[in-house]
Amino acid sequence: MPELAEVEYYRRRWDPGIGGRVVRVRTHPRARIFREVPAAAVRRALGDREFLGSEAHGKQMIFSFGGGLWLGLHLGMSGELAFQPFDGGEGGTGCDPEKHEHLVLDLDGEGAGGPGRLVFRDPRMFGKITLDRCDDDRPPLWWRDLPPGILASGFTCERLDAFLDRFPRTPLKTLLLDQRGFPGVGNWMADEICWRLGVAPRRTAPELNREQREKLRRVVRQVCRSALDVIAEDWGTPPDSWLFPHRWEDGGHCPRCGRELSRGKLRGRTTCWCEGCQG
DNA sequence: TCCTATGTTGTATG
DNA sequence: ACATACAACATAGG
Repeated sequence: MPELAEVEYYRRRWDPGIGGRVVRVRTHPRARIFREVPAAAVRRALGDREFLGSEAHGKQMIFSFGGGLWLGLHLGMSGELAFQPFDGGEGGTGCDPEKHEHLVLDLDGEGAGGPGRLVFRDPRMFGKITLDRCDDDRPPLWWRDLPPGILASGFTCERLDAFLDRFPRTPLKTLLLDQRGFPGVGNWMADEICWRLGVAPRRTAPELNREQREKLRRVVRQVCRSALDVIAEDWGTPPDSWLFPHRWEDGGHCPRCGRELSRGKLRGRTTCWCEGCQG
């Protein structure tokens, strides 16, 4: 599920736990989620730590637990985060994590949301957990080395041009899905960007003129910003004027020209576009 | 039974 | 070394 805006939405789900201390860590030890760090190491490291805060960058998230300890999370295809307050009846003892709840951190009542648990669930287990111990208070190197965010000042024309020119035979939509160039863009955002640009997803970088390249930079940023506006706070629904609500199944119509939308596979990914607007 | 799914990675080939 | 293309990962739902 999660692209940039959905990742930001889920990151905020854990905010009520900020300031809380981890009183119990539960894991599903054999989950693929823990392929980078064994579940036992995660349990050992996070126990009795204070949850200080978090950041998102594209589809990556990092959670600070003080003393140079950082928990990295990627939601893969089906990951979700939630904060579950302990309500009266159930108490803090709780039951075992449910089938797809791979990491559960029980917190004491010091956080803004009171006592409760931080939950990471991911049925398909394409998600990933990492753990870093740093000597200073800075986040780990892999985090600092992430490519410039699309809304950051480092996302320049020059950078965009260089990236486009590097892959002259790769379809534009496939380029948009490359996290080195467009961190946070996923399948629906890539279709939305091509549609707003007015360029068919199969077109390649050499087919874009100067004007289209500049428009691409504007459109990529616009889609990121408005997706965050609509989704990050409360998972709102994008309006009918976007391609988004029309692209999910056959028979949808272009909200700009009314023509029936085309759907197909591009490099293994479902792709939706308008022959009229993106010929 | 077969198809789909908002993602990434390893591997083979040029 | 780099660019390109695809299978594989694991699960649920239509």
